[in-house]
Amino acid sequence: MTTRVPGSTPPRPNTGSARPRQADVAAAAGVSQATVSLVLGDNPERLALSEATRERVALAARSLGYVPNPVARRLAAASTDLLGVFTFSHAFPVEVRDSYYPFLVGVERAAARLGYDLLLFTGTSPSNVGDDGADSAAVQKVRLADGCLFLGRRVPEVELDRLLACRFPIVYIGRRTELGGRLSYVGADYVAGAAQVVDHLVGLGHRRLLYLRGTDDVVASTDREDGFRRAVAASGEGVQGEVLRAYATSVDARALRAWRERGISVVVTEENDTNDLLAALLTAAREDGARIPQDLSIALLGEDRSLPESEVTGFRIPRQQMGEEAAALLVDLVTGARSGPVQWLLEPTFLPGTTTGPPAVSGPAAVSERTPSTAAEGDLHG
Amino acid sequence: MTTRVPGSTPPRPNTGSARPRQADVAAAAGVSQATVSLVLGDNPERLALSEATRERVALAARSLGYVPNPVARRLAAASTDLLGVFTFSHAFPVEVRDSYYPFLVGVERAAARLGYDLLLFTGTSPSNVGDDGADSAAVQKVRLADGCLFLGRRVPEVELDRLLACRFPIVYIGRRTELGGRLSYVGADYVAGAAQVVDHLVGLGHRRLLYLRGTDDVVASTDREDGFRRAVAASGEGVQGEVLRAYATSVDARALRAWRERGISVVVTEENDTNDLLAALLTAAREDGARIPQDLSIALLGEDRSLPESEVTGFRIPRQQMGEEAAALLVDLVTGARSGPVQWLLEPTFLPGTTTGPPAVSGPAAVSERTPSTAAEGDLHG
DNA sequence: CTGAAAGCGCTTACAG
DNA sequence: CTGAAAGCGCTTACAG
Repeated sequence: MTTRVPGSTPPRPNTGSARPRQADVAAAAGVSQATVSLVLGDNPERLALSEATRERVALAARSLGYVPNPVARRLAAASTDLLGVFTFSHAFPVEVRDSYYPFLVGVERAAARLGYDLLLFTGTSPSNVGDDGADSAAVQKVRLADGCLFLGRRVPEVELDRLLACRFPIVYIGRRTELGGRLSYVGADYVAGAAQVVDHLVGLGHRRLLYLRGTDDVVASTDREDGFRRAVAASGEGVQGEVLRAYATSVDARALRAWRERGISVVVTEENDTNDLLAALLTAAREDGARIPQDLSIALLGEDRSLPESEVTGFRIPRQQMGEEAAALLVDLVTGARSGPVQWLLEPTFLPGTTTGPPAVSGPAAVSERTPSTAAEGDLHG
Repeated sequence: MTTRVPGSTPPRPNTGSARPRQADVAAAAGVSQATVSLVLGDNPERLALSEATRERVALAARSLGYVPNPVARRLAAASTDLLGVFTFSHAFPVEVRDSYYPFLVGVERAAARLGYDLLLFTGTSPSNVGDDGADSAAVQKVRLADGCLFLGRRVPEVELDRLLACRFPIVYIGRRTELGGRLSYVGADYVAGAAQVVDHLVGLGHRRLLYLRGTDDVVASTDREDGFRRAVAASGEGVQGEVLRAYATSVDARALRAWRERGISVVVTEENDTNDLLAALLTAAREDGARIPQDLSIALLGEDRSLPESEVTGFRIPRQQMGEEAAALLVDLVTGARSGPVQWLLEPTFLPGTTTGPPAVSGPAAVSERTPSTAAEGDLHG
């Protein structure tokens, strides 16, 4: 047994298990290493090489089993062919597994098509949370890639500003207004989506609409509210919209009854990860004995993804397409095909569903005439 | 406007937008580039640096926003803190979205905990399929990472052998027998899982068991069959097991009736992506008027993941745990904490379900006495 | 305790 | 059409 100094490797182990380099191919083919690079790489000057040399090099490469070292290639070429994906939390959550998946599907497809691999940054590790220095390093790590996609609600402005300052390509999935509009993004057009839903409701005859939004001030939530307001305003004078911020726990039969007594014939709520507002609303309707959609219409600014085949009227955010377009846009930014902040909004697809219908013919008085339980019995079996 | 030769970049643009290198930090701190490397890298010699120097360098690095270039680190024979994930197909399939997700959840968690990021290789692009050379390059790309996890049924032996030869750390998720047992893996113990199910059935009183397997010769399928055979053999002389290879389309009421008339009281089948065999079996049972589990018991070597709350007797493959352990093992291989092929099998969790019960008291004759339709009517409402 | 140097395996101007 | 050289941004012995 020989004593070996740890880490002391012979200059070039001739074990045969070592991976052949361009230099080895060059030696075998009797050309220079640079020529090998020219022949094997997909450079435009390839045409400037003699057919004979090319064949000789190709043969030598094949017989030696040469495979380019991607690391060296990337260091030299200053590109990694890697697209970063930063999620601020687990990219693969178990609780709300739907959250990122559709985006990732699109991102992967576009990346594969365009010849990029994906670098998934495994959320901020516990030790980094709250520590600004470490957190900053976490975000800066994205520079390993040629560019980076950001998902999730957090926007670390200082870090992103720094990245933007070095012209590091960034694309957000979801609209972001931070950093003075300098962030590129591919988002959903909630205004258009809300208009689809509101127009559908107004077309059915509804005149008093209630919009129930959560208490979270995220862009997706604010944009939905904004879309609702605009769509109602665009519907003309006869249509009244009301917006209420609510916790799911405060949405119960009593509240619902009060709304209905005030003449509200449809409640629109927002989609979120858990759709707790929708669930609370459906429960409240059941308890209040309101048939859907005969007595009450319910719509969602978004989609109920908790059930495979949900029938709630709403719209589908084109998540996969957003992922694809975001990745494609990022590649354009990386290659220089585009520049500057690019901001796209993709229009959702309207989902007619079965939870909306014409408003009940009876006025508010009719609602209060029946007790909830009686109504429920009658409605279900009548 | 100045004419610029394409690609001609100044030696070192002083725009401040460029990404800082160790050399820049060194200049700012008034030390050599190598000292910066020593201070910033996590090398053991770190202690041999004066506190003053370290602080100066750290300060300069922070103020410049220095982030080490992982590609350069990797080339310089260090590590990238990257774990590769190679899937041979889309990592995020849309059709059978359950397939990789649970593994990825575990992989991400372990990676995050251990301080690694994930490099997802975006499946073989269409142009690479079938082309050996390009395909080989696709697999070789994994060397960008410190090590790589492989998922999926394909095992490109030549490529993996090459990686193994350069001692590149590889861990398969799922048992693999290729390459003469030199592949490390973390798999599911199907033999143990099958024993759980068979023991349960025999304990209920079943003596004639039929195992219906698909026609695909993948390890997971073969291992299940093997597990079934062994468990039956271990049950003693009174228990008979039969194995049948079948397409889902060939499993119908007639076939089922024939089996039952031969005294088979329970049909066990295998889990696969679509669980088509299980579906065919349930349909056949319904058409044959066999109540489950009163007239016929049905069990799965695996789990029915098509429904959120499936009640089929079977076992759950600990997919998330497999992902976690595979990633942790890979890290051990990368750091040298372990070496050589390491092969782990994780025991599944038994799922009692509601599709198995004691065998029907009546013998085969009883089965043929009734016509299917009559039986169905009587069974459902009697 | 710190610096100068070599080298990882490529790509890319630049000469010949 | 091909070669010699520099350089990508690091790490790691090896000197001082």
